[in-house]
Amino acid sequence: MKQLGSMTIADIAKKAGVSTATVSRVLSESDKVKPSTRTRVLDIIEEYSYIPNQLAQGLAGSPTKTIGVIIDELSNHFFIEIAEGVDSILQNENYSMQLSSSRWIGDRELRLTRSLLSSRVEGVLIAPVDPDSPSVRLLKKSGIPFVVMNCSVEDPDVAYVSGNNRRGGELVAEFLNRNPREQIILITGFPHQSVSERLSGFFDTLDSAYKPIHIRGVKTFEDGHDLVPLLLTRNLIAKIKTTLFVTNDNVAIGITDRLVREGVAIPDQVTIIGYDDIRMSAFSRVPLTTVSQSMRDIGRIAAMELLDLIKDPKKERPRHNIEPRLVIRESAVEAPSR
Amino acid sequence: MKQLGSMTIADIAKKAGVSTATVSRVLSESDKVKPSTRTRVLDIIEEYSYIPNQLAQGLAGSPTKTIGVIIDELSNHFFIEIAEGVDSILQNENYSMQLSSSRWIGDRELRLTRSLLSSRVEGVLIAPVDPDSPSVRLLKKSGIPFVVMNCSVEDPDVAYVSGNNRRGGELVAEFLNRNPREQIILITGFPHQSVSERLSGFFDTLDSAYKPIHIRGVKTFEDGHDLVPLLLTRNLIAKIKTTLFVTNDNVAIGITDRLVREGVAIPDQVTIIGYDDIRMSAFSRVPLTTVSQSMRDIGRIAAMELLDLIKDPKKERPRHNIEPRLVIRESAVEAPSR
DNA sequence: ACTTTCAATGTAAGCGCTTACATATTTAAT
DNA sequence: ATTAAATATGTAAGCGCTTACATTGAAAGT
Repeated sequence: MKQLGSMTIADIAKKAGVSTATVSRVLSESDKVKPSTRTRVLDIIEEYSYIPNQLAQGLAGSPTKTIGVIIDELSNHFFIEIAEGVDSILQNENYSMQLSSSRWIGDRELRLTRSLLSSRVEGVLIAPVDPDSPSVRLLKKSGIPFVVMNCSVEDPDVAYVSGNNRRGGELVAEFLNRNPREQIILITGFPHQSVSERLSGFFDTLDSAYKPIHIRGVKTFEDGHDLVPLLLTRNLIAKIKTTLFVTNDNVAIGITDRLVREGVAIPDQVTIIGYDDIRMSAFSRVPLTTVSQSMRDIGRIAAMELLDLIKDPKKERPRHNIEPRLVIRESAVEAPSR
Repeated sequence: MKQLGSMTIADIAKKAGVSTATVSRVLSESDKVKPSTRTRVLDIIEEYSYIPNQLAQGLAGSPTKTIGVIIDELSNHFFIEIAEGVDSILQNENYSMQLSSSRWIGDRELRLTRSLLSSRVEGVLIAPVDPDSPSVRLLKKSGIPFVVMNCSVEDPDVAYVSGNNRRGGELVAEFLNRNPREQIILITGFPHQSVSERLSGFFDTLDSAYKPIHIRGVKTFEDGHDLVPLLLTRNLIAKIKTTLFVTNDNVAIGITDRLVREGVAIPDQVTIIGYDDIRMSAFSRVPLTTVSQSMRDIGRIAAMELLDLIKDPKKERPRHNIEPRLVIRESAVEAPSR
């Protein structure tokens, strides 16, 4: 007996006493074949556990029923929640998803994009390192349906689904204007578009009396953790009622945790406002006040739009800005703390 | 100009004034072609941003450089951490990973497995719903290199990388023997092999005086949350110094969070011991005492072994049991609580 | 100068499928 | 019964690559 996986449609055809075309037809389920022969073929397929070769199918022209998804990090709940949203939609439509992570590296992103293109996915969902990255240009050039996630793109020809980051920044500023503190420290990580937008909304709204300190390059949970001793030794937060606006919940959680360990009182001494509202944020050491944008929704909407685009490529490119809201939890509360 | 993506090796060959074979040779980089023609071809490829069709390449026999990964849940940090480990290894070897989630559904798992097989991945990594699931049997039958994750399989012909779950259960029991409590409640979710093993190690070691209550089917974070009021109203934990052994950190975190909200004192009134040590566990409302097994390591080792298996399919099937250790944090501390 | 080698390239046969078109078989219409 | 129409199936031409084998041309050996 032939090794499973090396069996071809021709083998099945022979055993069933029909042509390959007929087998192909029962496989595709669409074309009509006499019920009796269909079951005969099906039986043979079952008997030998034959599995058609997707590569050959794809090459020969049948749709791959696969879409590619590129996110920036696997280890970041932010992106995982997006992927979950995508997955939940694709599953219903019987599409499968090819998920990979760029690790915030443009080159890697481009490689992944190429690879997706060359494996003939029907569409791609990408959370690009930069809205103007080569990957996005390549995708556009390629003519394949695609939707950008977590970025807004100028070009009206590209579809995107993003949180309204400007608005998110404004929300935080409004909160701070309402609940004044003596000092504000901004903590950001990757210099991503979404972050700049958050900041610009923030600064445009914030009382001009504030002169926030800005610390950059704090990217991971651990970075946040490690930052705290620095803040403490430099006396940045010890003496003054400070608010930390951290543009990434992962980092915010890391910082919060360490602050608690170091005995800093939250929210009395220091208040913390994060961004994203990842699932974990509600359950961290001190439940996090943060700007909430449903990542699952971003993923879901992006997937739905992509599927539409695949069905009708001439369709207008949808552009979504999901409205964020500020979720007040314990790390920064509404009553002015003095 | 032809649409990007529809350009073929023949087009390139024509423009470069060579045969398709030569183009193919410069693409594969292995075979020798005169430097001058190589650069000429490369230039044309560059100029037209030609991307070879992976389907065709695969069909024609070149390795796909792709491995399939099936996990049970996307929304569970446990599995994501495994995937991260896998990804970190594959990246170096220039393999790409096709990640998908079975959602604990055997049928879906089987479908995914079939799909991987039919797309000619070079190997697969699977965290099966059940060590004896049809998927595993199919994989074995197919002859494709694969390694099972998070399960130990009897069959010496299948490779696996799993935590030593028995030992993990023992660790918890030993802790409880050392730090006696008045009552133990066991909380489990999916009836997965790993859980049974944890329990059997646990029961075999636990002082026989204990008569634990066992609550099943608590699967998610939210389930954990919702369970608390029940425990409270039934007076299961209000009056007695209780320990909750929760075989899944997600659930443990959900429970902990809710207990804190309900004003239950942890670890004085109730202590909680989880399992897995997902990243979040150290930073939850009450940092979780839990059995730690490095999921990243499981992923890494599994990926390395798979790569080896791909290189040498006759190789003996490795079988790893990662040793767990108990990490004491605040939700259950070593000093007997009375 | 002539054969032998070897490097560089071309030719063409697949890889396993789908599908337009041709052919055979059945059913309906007259 | 005879022909037209409809249905079921077969034939074979690709899909875009890789690669064994054939061919060419030049360097090397005598």
